[in-house]
Amino acid sequence: MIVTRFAPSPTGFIHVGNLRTALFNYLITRKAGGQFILRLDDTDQERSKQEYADGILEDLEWLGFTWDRFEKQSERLDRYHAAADELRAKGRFYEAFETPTELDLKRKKQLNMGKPPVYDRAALALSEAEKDALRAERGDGVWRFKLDQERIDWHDGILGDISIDAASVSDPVLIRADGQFLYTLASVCDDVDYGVTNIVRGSDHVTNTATQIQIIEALGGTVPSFAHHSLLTGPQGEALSKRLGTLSLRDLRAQGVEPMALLSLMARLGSSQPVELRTSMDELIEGFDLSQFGAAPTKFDSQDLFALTSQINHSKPFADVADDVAALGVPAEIAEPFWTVVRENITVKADMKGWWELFRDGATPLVDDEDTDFIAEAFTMLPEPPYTADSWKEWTTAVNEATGRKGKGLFMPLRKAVTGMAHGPDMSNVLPLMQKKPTL
RNA sequence: GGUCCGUUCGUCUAUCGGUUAGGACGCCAGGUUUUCAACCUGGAAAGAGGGGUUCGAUUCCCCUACGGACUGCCA
Repeated sequence: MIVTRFAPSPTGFIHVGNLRTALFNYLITRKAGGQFILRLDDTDQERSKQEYADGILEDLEWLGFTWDRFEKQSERLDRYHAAADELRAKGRFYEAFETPTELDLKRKKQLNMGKPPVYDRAALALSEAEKDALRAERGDGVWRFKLDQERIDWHDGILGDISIDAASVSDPVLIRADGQFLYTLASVCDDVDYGVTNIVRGSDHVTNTATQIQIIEALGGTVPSFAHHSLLTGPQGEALSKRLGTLSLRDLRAQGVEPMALLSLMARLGSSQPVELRTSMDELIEGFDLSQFGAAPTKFDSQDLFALTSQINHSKPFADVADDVAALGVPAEIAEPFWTVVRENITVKADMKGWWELFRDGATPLVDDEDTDFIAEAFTMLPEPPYTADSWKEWTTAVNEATGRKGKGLFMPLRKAVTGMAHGPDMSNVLPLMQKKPTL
């Protein structure tokens, strides 16, 4: 059985990039009938907030995710202590006392000399007495994992064969000076303990994967299958992080984006399969194939989300929006026809407000100069409301007979005069919804 | 600077050395529609540059350029 996890950090709300990772893991798991774990990576005590944790769960539920197991790293500190002891016992862990400032300086120096900014392992040469002295002087040091300096290879589910030289990477700090466990250790422990078999994540984790493979092996765990998907960029190829503020799932939801629009796009974008609107998570599961995704950065345009959302709304049944329509103040007896007429002309649900205002209050007529007399005459022939499905035809027929105008030259000026717009729903459906007689 | 990945129509991509370089979205035109949308038909639109290997390169190799990621006592 395959076991996967989505492991967001509750230091912010999730955005489209996170969703992509979550969805990939979710879809391969559900397709294979495996176990999907939701894990809060909340080891960073300063930045993790309950508000974000709640928000993440809420967002996932909104999208229709379900999980078979829920875990929080903050509740597993005992386990991380044990793992640290194990690494110490195996000689893979060492204490280092450089301050952040010193490390920074070292890196800059290395860079200036044209050398890679990799930790020089100076602490490895410290005697016990020297360590005691440093500890007395500076307090506890950090604990670094001692990498075996060899090439680390794995077959990546998206990137193919990857090989990274451990010597080009610093020995990772797993425990901070204040004793806080870092993500790298906690994540590896959890993956091993929970039997995670497949990890899909962003390619920003590729280098981490190399070091994590060594830690997993040191802990006696089984190395899972890794797949690293490309990162999303904006429409111009710019880093998405710059625009993250407007791309959190909460914001998108507030803007009216439909869950299935979001899911349909994210499950396909960057793959060789066309982006098509799907109506349920099950359909997405069925057609999902991780191997269809490329390694190149993927451009994401939030406009696509609105195009898909629009498509969903165009055929959305009245029952799904009855409450929203009622909240707008649309009288119950015309609520359903109102929705049926309006839905084809909106992008997001909130757009129906403008249409209701038009029907309720009337529009500012749009009359071209050459049509002024024609419209004035036509409006005198318009009866009082209420209008029926036949009213439009009766009116236009009468106007036609009186003025001789026909076709587009007849209908378009009337549409613009009545609705103030050159486009919109079928006029024979619009007229019955008008609550007042249109005036000039 | 180092490491890893990448570069095919505007966008997402297909092509296991020989193709009129295919599809989807978007775009344009025509049809249909009393508008818009939808729908139908058609169309424009691509191999970053340079070297190799080969009878033949978008495909394999190298170099350059460009893009992304990583290079944290964040995750």
